[in-house]
Amino acid sequence: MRLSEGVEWALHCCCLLASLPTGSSLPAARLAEFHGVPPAYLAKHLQALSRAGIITSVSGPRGGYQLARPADGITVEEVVDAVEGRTRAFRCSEIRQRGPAGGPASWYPAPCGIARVMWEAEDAWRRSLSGHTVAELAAAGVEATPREGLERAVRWVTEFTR
Amino acid sequence: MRLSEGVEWALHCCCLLASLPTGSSLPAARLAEFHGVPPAYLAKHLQALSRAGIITSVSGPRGGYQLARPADGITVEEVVDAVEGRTRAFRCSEIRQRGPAGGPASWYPAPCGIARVMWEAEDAWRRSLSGHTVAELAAAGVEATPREGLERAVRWVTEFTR
DNA sequence: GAATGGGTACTCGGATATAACTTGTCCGAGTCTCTTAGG
DNA sequence: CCTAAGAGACTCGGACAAGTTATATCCGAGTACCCATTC
Repeated sequence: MRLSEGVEWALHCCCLLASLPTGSSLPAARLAEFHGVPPAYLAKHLQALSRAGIITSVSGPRGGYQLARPADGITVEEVVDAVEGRTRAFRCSEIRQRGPAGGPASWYPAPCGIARVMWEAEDAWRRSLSGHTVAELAAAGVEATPREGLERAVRWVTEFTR
Repeated sequence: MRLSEGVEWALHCCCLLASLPTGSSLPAARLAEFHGVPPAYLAKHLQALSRAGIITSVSGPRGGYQLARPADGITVEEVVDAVEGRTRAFRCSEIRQRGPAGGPASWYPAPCGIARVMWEAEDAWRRSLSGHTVAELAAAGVEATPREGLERAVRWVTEFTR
């Protein structure tokens, strides 16, 4: 099991956008530069966030991305789902119906016990993620950064904020 | 995020092995036939289970696989880890150190807040998995199968059990 | 009749190809801004 | 001086390749069994 690298990028981008003054935006190219990641590929993930209604895009000069809602209303689960898709990690292929001892689907009205246990664990994972918001992450990030880094970040961001 | 198909196969195989009389074994080819999956590829996953100490192998004629321990001592987490590897799903690439506002690693003694939240969710996932055993899954599987299927399974298994 | 040695067949184990997906890149459609010409 | 139209440049959005991992397969090493031969 493994999560896409885009999840990390998307969360960091959301944190940065959450730190911007309300109403201002930042182009995808600047977001990529700030985080040191490939601009074209990051754009792909930002589009996914846009489709999911987490960020909104502004076209043309002085355009860019901004959070679609207050950061304390955006959960980590939403961001992960937007990038990774909402498909389950464990997919039951109904093995029990196959093989010499298997039977028709009508024999098994309830879902497979193995799938139930795996999905229950995924629900626990989702519950944990939904308990944290982007606002919380952004605050923790500021807290964990030395003064000099924060000052550099603020200078850089104010230079390019629209 | 997505789990390997081998996880499902491995869990089903463990359930079947748990239903065998203690001390008896079943070859990989029979396990594959029973579940209707490619024999050669299933063998790969069974080797992983063997390396992890979940099942033991017996070579030669009348050989095969059997559970290495009582089924109620084997957790689902163990099986998943054996097949998928114990690497974390979320990998932090220390984005915060990169870009124009980043700094040296010495600036960040504590792990990134984003990684902390993601890993906390994974821990919840693991805790949920470790709360269930192979014995429990096997019992649930028997419970959910109609009498006719069980009888066919017993006939088939007794024919090939060593 | 019992024991032993060799052959045989069956098992697992690791090295080797193919397919799907993630990662990475590019170019086109749309839109806002700035400039310039006219009133 | 003010207004308006046009050109330009910058933005996002979706379509198009390359690398990496998961999937699938094969063949070789080892082992227990069976059988024939000998005592």
